[in-house]
Parts: sequence; C-alpha cells; structure tokens
Amino acid sequence: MAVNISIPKGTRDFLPLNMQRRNYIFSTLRNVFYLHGYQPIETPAMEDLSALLGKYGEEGDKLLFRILNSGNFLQNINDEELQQKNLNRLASHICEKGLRYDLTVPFARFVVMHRNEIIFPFKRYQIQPVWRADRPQKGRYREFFQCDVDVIGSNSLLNEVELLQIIEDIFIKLNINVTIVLNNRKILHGIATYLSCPDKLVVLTVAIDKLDKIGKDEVLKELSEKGFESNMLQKLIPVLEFSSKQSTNEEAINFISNIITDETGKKGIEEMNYILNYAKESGISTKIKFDVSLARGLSYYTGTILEVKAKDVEIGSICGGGRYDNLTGIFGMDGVSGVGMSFGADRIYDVLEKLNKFPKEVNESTKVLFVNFGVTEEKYCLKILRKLHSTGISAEIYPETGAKMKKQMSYADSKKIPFVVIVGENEIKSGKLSLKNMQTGEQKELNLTEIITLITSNIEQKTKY
RNA sequence: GUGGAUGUAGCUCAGCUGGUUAGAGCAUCAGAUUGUGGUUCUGAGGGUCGUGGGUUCGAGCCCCAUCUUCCACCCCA
Repeated sequence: MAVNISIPKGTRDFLPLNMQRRNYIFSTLRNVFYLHGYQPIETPAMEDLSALLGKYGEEGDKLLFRILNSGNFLQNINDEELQQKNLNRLASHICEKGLRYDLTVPFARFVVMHRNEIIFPFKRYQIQPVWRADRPQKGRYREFFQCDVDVIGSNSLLNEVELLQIIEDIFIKLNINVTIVLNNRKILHGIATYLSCPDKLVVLTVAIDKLDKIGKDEVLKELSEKGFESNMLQKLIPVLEFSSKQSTNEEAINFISNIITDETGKKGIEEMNYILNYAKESGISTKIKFDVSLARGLSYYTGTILEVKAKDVEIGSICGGGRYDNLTGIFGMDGVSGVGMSFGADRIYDVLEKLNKFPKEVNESTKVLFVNFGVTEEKYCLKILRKLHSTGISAEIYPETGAKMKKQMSYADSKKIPFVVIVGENEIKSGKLSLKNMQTGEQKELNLTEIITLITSNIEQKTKY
C-alpha cells in the first residue's frame, strides 16, 4: 500500500456521489441564472498580486495564497535583504501572483479590462473555486467554491427585485424553505447618524451584525470597548431590542422612520419600501424580513444588503450579497454601480444532506447495463448499445468478456443502474432481449423499440449530473 | 494568528493502573449459486496503533515535538 499520501490542509477530494450532488446544485443555479438573463464568465485561478493586495483589508492580505515566482526567484534579492528577513518585503520581491480570494474583485478587474467588449448593464454569473489561507474548520476550507451572480452598470432597484426572484426560483427548485433577510447600508448609516457617529459606521455594523449570535449585551459591550459613549449606547438599545422581537416589515419601517432623520438614511428607507412593494407585486412568496440588525462584514456594500437563511436547519446563511456603488473604482473606473450575491455551495450541500432532500436520481449513473456473456454476445450487444446511445439513453456493457453473472449483477447493483439487459444464446436466436428492472426484480423479453420506450418513460430526470 | 481537544483496519469504534501474537461491527474479496444483484450462510484478506524522538526489562497506553482533523476566538463562504 502507498505510504504517506495526503492532500493539503483544508482541501478535499470529491467522490462520484459528492460530485453528482454538487453538480445538481451547480446546474440548478446555472439554469436559474440563465433563466434571468445572466451569462457565464470565468477568470484565472491566479491574479497579479497587485490586483489582490489591499482589497480585503489587513486580515485579507494575510489570508492570500502567494505564488512563488518561477526560475531563480532570488536573483534580484541582495544578501542584506535576505539577512533582514522582512517577510512582507521579501514576499513582494519573490511573488508576483496570488490565488484568487473571492470572485468579486477579479470580476471588478474583468469589467474594467473588458469594458469595451461587454454589454452594460452587464449580468454575469461565475462558479469557480477560491482559496484562503485560513485555518480550516467544519464547513470552512482553504479551497472552496463560490457561485456569484451580479449585475453591474445599473442603479435600478429592479435588479434587487430580480435577485430576490432568483433566490426564490433556486430554493423552490432545490426544495429548501428559506427566509430572505434584507437591510440597507444607508439605513445603518442613518442609525449611526442618529447615534451621532456616522464616522464609526463600520465598527457599528460589525458589532450589530453579531446581534443574533452573541446577544444585545455583548454587542453593547463590544461597542463600549471600541469607544462608543454610554449616551450613544442608550440610544441604540431600543433599536437592538426592536430587532430582536418579531415584527412585520411595516412595523419595522415605521419604527426606523421615527429614528432616522438624515437624507441618506431616508433614501435607504425609500429603497427598502420600493423593494418590498415590488417583491410583493411580482408575486414572490418567499418570506422576506426587513431586519435592521443585518449588517454583513464587507465594507464595500453601500445600499441593499441581503442574506438567505434556511428555515429547517441551523447553519447560518446560505447566500448573501448586496449593492456596491464603486467596486470598479479600485481599478480606475468610477461611477459604476452593481448589485450581486454569492451562494455558498458547500452549505447548501449540507442543508440538502441534513434534510435528506437530494433527489434520488442524482446518484444514478448509467441507465442500462448489458451483461457480457462472451465474444459472440458482446459483439451483438455493441450494435444495440450504439442504437441506445443515439436515442440519448446512457448505457454500457460490462467490459470483462464472459465474467460471472453474479459479478456483473453486483456491479449494476452497486452502481445503481436501474435496468440490466441480458443477451445470451437464447435471446440472439429469438431476436428479443431480456430486460430486468433492478428495483422490482421483474424481467421481460422485449424487442429493442419496446425497451427504448419503456426506459425513456422511466427517466423522469433527463438532466445529467 | 491565539487557546483547547483529537488520531487504533476503507468506515464507526473497543482495547483494564504500561505486560504474550491488538479486537468487533459494517464495508471489501471469495465460496455456497457455471443465466440473475440487493437478503442469508461459510471463509479470507486488510494495522510498523498519525509521524519522529524519549522514559522503561517491556509502550496502542506515559513524556516531548510535529502533522491531521475538530471546537472556541479573529475573520468569513
């Protein structure tokens, strides 16, 4: 047996069952994205480090995987620099590339680079792995997939409404009950203004975001440690308390309208109203909750922010996103607003697994196995196989000539192949084929056309994962 | 990056205060059954006990280091 083989920390192999289930999720996402007019793009696994560094804050820079230059990467380093062992400076000399950390920043780079080749408003989706040198935990990996969908180059709130429709379509198809949580950074800005500290918006949002996790008192404690004065905190308490109790969206809007007086905040409320009304009118039936405690960590959001939570399982959010007004600005293209979201494929996988909601067809592979009795029979079967393939039925013949029947049947059984065709001397003489249904055990002698009809009617799910 | 646990067969786990040749269930393979799987019965293979050091007459068990996985922070999908 091989010794000492492993894969890097935080990475995974995917077995066929995993892959089929993952592809089921990915193709559901792709189909819905396509349905709403979004187009696929891909970007390279690596980007120039200059495109990545400084985009995710100080923490983010530490979590970037850097790629060592090829060739003699020390040739421009003098002994003095080597002796100093200043890691950051050395790294910047010997690494020019890094693995992508998310899909949003590469997308911004993509838009700026190809601005004359793409059609605005540009609606794209992108499903690719990203890498973070984080410490792995359950459900957290160093290599994981993000499924991003964004529209860039349009300020219209219709885009937000469309995202809500996409969420509804996807989770209906996946058969997961979800709640959409909405908020708006402008409203948070309004709250910060109400507390007379609009300059501390980021600290405030980071703390408020933890409300349902750590509770009101801890949030206040954290803010107090970050320099919030007690009169500010007193004013914040009713807001936190309101957010913790069940309320309708109308009540929430009323409550927040009484607090917010600044222009930006009012604009946020107006946007929230628009989105809630349009969502209702467009017939979205998924529960949408306006929650002032939703904040999201990322600092580039400027308007609507959203998260999707699974109702029947405790797992955190399975989708999140929001509007950003100037993402492409970091690459020198100002004034382009976008809105988008990211689906957590791994978490959706966990939800489906916990609730046992993967369709069982997902791990069916081939539909038909031809038993191999010997040289004459396998030649005979090959011709029939080609006919099945040409009608789109996936079929295979057991490759070992004349292998034991038991072995071939077990193969079909463990590969979950629903039909077995048995062609031996008798069948060749009669011109008919014996078709065995592996679920019922029933076996019939049929001709090829009958078999094709029967199998086709049995394939409910035509999509191949 | 900080703190804490964990590691025994492919998987889930037993293994006494350190004492012969480390066990079970499931899985795998073979046979019972040479044209019939999933059930049943019989049998077989598979472990340098995560890795490297140390203590000891003797280590799966004790000590140190290291890696893995997991948990809590930080941050995040």
